[in-house]
Amino acid sequence: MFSIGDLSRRTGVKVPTIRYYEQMGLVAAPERSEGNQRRYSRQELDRLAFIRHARDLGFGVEDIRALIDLSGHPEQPCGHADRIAEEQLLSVREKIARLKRLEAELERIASCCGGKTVGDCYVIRALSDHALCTDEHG
Amino acid sequence: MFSIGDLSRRTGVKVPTIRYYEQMGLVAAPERSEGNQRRYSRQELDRLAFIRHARDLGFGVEDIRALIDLSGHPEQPCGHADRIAEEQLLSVREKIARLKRLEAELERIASCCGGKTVGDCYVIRALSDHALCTDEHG
DNA sequence: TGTAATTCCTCTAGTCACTAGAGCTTCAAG
DNA sequence: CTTGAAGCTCTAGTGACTAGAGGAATTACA
Repeated sequence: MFSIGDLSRRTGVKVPTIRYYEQMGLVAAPERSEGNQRRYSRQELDRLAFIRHARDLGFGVEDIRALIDLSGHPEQPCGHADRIAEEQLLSVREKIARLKRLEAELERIASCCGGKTVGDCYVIRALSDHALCTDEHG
Repeated sequence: MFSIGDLSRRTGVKVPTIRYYEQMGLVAAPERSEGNQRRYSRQELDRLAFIRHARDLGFGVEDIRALIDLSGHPEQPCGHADRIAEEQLLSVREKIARLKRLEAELERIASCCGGKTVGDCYVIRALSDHALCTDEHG
């Protein structure tokens, strides 16, 4: 049996976050000690590690809920799980593409500030005048 | 004079967001019509466009506040504006690096699901077992 | 000038995924 | 048997908005 602190150390999920997951229904409410403290089994540790891992990979809570449901029905076809992972991959790729556009724009803005005062600072001018942008961001 | 809707159409900032910015003190409270509706001048349109542009580039509200303060003092040295932009650039680069690690991991997870059912689905297995990861993410 | 459609107003509350803090109780070690 | 860490519940705050209720003002057209 693990205390909530044990669970936290083993999974890297913070204590208040574990309680929050319980409230959200992502993890089941565990047994309690006589003094009303949470006591977890190995199974619950595994589930929390699963959640942690999926969160690290950027899955949202609803995705995770779906994946957990699926993993509880091992006889079902796994197309749904695949689709969730694929969507997450697409979303990550979109974010990367968008951030790269921003990176290019910021490089341009930040690198060529030749002014000594704010009055002729390129950073401020570039932000004031969208027409200076080479690329459509956002 | 522009109504809040005009301003919204011209800058691409949504109406409730403009009111929110006013509440946050990012834009000044404008004049009002006899019937208590907001009436904006050209200057306020420019400032909102500036904010929109900076938000698109991922600057946080506090950064924008600082940049606006700076742009109101054109005689000051612009090192501070430069620094804000540089920091934003670094933060964007970090996000890109992190997302690329996730992308690699997700590609591996999503691409090689050979199972027909959840029971042997690689997506679920990979999430259950961090040891399957090639890379430390998160 | 009338009226109908659109836009505007304020206010509260919700989003996401936590995080922080107050004030109290229980547990484990020495 | 005491002390200090860890646990408990509850409320509220974060960032940057977004949604909705319920009502008032403005604008377009007949």
